[in-house]
Amino acid sequence: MSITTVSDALNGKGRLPDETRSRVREVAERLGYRPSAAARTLRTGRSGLIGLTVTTYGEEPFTFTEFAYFAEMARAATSAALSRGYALVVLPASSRHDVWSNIALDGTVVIDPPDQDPLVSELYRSGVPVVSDGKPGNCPVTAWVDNDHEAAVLGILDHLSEAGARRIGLLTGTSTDTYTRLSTDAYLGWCRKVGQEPVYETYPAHDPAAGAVAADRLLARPDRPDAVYGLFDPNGTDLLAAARRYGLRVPDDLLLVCCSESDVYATTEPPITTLSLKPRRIGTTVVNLLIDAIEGVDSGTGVDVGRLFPARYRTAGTGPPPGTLMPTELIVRASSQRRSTRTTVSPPRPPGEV
Amino acid sequence: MSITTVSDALNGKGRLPDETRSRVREVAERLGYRPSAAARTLRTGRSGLIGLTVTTYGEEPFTFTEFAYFAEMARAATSAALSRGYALVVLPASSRHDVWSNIALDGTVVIDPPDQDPLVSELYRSGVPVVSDGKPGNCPVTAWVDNDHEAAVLGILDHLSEAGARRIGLLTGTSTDTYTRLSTDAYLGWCRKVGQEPVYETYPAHDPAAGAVAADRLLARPDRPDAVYGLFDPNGTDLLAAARRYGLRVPDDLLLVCCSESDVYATTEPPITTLSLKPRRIGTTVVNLLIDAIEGVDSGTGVDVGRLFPARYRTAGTGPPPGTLMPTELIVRASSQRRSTRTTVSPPRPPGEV
DNA sequence: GGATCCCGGAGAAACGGTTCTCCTTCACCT
DNA sequence: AGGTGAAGGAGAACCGTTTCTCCGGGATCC
Repeated sequence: MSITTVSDALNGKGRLPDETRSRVREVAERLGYRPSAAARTLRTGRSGLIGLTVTTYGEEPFTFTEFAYFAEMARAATSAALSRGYALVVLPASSRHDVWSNIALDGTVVIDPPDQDPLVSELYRSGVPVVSDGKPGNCPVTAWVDNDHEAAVLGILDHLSEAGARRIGLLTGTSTDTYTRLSTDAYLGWCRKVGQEPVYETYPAHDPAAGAVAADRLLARPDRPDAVYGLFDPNGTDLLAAARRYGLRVPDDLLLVCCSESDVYATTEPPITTLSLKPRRIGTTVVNLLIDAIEGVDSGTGVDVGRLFPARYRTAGTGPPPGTLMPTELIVRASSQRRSTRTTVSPPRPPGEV
Repeated sequence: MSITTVSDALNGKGRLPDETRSRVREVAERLGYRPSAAARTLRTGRSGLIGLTVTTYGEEPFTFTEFAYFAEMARAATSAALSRGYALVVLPASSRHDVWSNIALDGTVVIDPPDQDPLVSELYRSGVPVVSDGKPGNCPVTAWVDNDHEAAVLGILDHLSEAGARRIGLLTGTSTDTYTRLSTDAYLGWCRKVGQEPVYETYPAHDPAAGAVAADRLLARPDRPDAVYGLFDPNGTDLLAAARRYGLRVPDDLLLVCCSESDVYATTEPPITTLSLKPRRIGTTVVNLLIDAIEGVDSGTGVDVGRLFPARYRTAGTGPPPGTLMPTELIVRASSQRRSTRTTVSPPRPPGEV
């Protein structure tokens, strides 16, 4: 009984009669033998490990699971990786470099990389596939996936307009991540288009207390909006609390929408309309794209992903890395509908009015 | 220039003049050399990886980050591991076995292991240190950490009694995890002691919709409680919604407390008193205990942990594994205080009354 | 001046798998 | 009967570190 035979038997390789194979397996089982993952990795060059890098949000050292979006996304990513035989290592970008370099990673998912992230660049240079959640600024990545934030914001603004909003405000962040930037830009562009003066307040999104203050500021303005979209998860409760303080009824005096993955907004008083970024879908897609790249599957054609999630925009070939935009979902609840509105049928949109 | 010299120079070992050391480092840097993690792991037997196993909750395949507790705990654990040079691999207990055995783990954190978990047993047998969050039933573990759930529940019941509750109800789960079991038992024991008939409803905790239904059931009972403690995070909103449906004012007609790590309860109407299990503290402690075990540090004396978090109960030596109980924190808000109560001073407790 | 010691560094053996190559045996065919 | 081919299995190189041992040479010491 040679080492080769055992290895082949356990891995289903080589040309062995089934009898030998099963005998080896039986003995291995009885002995409680477990092959050394390190040795296997050393020889094969595959560790079965995928990094999940969450970049630091603002000043905070480590905001993984700070927002429900990340938590959900990470969960889906873990599941997706697992179902393809990979495990996920959570590695904040702020980690000490020695931790990073001490782990054999087959590839990395990076959430919302800042422009010119040195970490991503180094990984990419050293040949490790990198797929980013969030359209990367200047980093070279193997592929990326993002929501269609512009379409989402425009959809919400239209939705609020249809519900009768005359002046829509925005509660947004001070950070420069892709999400905040794209969303805010879409808002500003919309304002320019329809001729509304922008009404928005910004705050550091990583600071939960600041959100409440900013919500208050927004409703305290002389040009108080009659509808508000909050970009971050806690904004719904923040705005609701602020509205209560100012005696504003929702939705009668103030229409409310916020971006959130939490279902608490289904049971608030009133229930609040939310935009879901579908983090599960994003997480699953990102990981599958990454593993395709690791295993050399050509997903550049977008066949696998494209069938399930039609992309509005996908680049291919050399040059810019292939990106996939995925749709969001607006969950309409009472906070963005005037009482008169029937819930089943949306009123015809006045053509001339915005 | 030999291989040995390079290895020693890079790792700060051996006896080399600083000049050689820095020269090697400089060249390595210029070449973009990164040592192979796999080879190092193979040679040293240390991977720098620790597993974070979350057992499946009820029927759900994978409930990591389902509850804020887990999310927070995982976050703290990741941070703690990182700051000691380890990375965390998220590995649901339901993972395919081949994924498990394909990863070199130095140790594992397991959240709330069920009795006789085969996975934990195998790990423990094969010499991998295992530290559990949640007192383990019958699994052999290196150490464990848990909240003092009994004290927490008793504290809440006392708190509600002091606020004037005459009949306290419980919203609890159907699963058999330690948390649910200990908490429910504490409630039942308390009822027996004070002579109150238990008033509780159970539901599968992993099903968010079921919580609302159970909350409704509890308040629809003929022996409707005038105070309720909900064991799970969403119970606060569930109970609040149910109370609204029945026209019950909180806290006037119904006192409310729930166990939650979410700060949304600070801004609900009214704000709801919550019990925090301090998941960050738990996560940090668990990981540090595990790494101590991995590195052979004797934490059995509890010096490191004990200084920061005095344990009420800790076993040592052989026999049962050393466990640490950690205190919880009750965040008192309007929902558990009668309007008459002044918020700054708690009223003297009537001696005869419970 | 020779034995001793320390300094700086080189050699080589693991670590535990995977995999390419090769060898032996036996059946089969002509 | 000899050549051929396939089946089954054995050998050995290799993956890239760490670490133990050893070695040459210059300084030190008596």
